[in-house]
Amino acid sequence: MPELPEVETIARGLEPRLRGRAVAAVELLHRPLLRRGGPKALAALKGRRILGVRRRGKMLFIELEGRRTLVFHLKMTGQFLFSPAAEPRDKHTRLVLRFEDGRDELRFHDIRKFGFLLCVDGDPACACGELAALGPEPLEIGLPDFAALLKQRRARIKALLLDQTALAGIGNIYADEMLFDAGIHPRKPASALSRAAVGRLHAAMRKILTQAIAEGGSTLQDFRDAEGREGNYQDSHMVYGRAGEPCPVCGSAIRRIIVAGRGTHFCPRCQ
DNA sequence: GCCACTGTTAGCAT
DNA sequence: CATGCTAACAGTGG
Repeated sequence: MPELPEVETIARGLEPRLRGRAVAAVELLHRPLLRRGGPKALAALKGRRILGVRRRGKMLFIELEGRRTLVFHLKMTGQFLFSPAAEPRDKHTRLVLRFEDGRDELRFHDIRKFGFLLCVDGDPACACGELAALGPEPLEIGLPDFAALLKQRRARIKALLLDQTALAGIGNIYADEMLFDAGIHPRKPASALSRAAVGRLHAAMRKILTQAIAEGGSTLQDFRDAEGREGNYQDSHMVYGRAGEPCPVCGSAIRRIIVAGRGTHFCPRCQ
C-alpha cells in the first residue's frame, strides 16, 4: 500500500515524535525482517538519540547518532504505530523500538511479512543494492531529464512508472491516476509518447503526488499514518478502483486490464 | 472450503 | 541488457 505519498506522510508524522529521543532497546520479533546488520547492530543502537526521519522512494530512514540508520521498506502492509508499553502487542507486530524516556513505544506492524529492515553503520546506499539503484525522486526530476528517461525506454509507460530504478516511489495507484490525468494509455510505449504527452505526464506526476501528500495519502484498507489516522486522497481517485464506474470527465465506463502484471484502471476514451 | 484478489519487488524466463 | 511473469505471505470477500 504505501507509495511515495503514504511513506512521506508517515515520515512527517514520525519525525516530531522521534527526534531527540534516545533508544533504550530494539526488540526484533520476526527475525527475517532484519536483512542487514544483525541483532548485534540493533543492540548497538542503545543509548543513541534519533536525529531525524526521512523518505527516499518508498523507503523510510530513521537516522541516529553515530552514523547509524534504520532503513524500513513497508512493502504492502507495513505500518508504524505508537503504543503505551503496557498495551498488549498485536500478533502482527514485527519490531518494537523502546525509548529511554519510557513514555511509549514505536511498533512496526506488518501482516504479510514482506517488509524489511536494514540496520546500517555509515552510508545506507553502500549496504543495499536496491537502495543504491533507486532512480530520481519524481518530485525533483526536471522536465528535460524526465523526457530523456522516457525516450530511451521501450517498456510500456506504466511499467516504467512502476520501475523504481527509473523513478523512485511511484506505485500502482498513483501510476494509474497520473496516466489518467495526462490522458495517456497505460500500454503506450514510453519512447512513443509525444513531446506534449511527456509534458502532460511530468505535470500530472507532480500534481497528483503533491496533492496526495497534502491529503495524507490514500487509505484503501490498511494504511494509517503514525498517529493511526487514515489518508483522504482515496476520495480524489479518478480511476483507481473504479472499474465499471463512469469516467468523471467523459462518462465512459472505466476499464480494468492487466499491465506489467498489475491491475490497471483507465478510461478507454480519455486515454 | 475454495478461488480470486490485493498496495511490492526479486528472481527467473524469454 | 531489456522486458514480462510469477512467487513470496497473509488476509479479505465472493
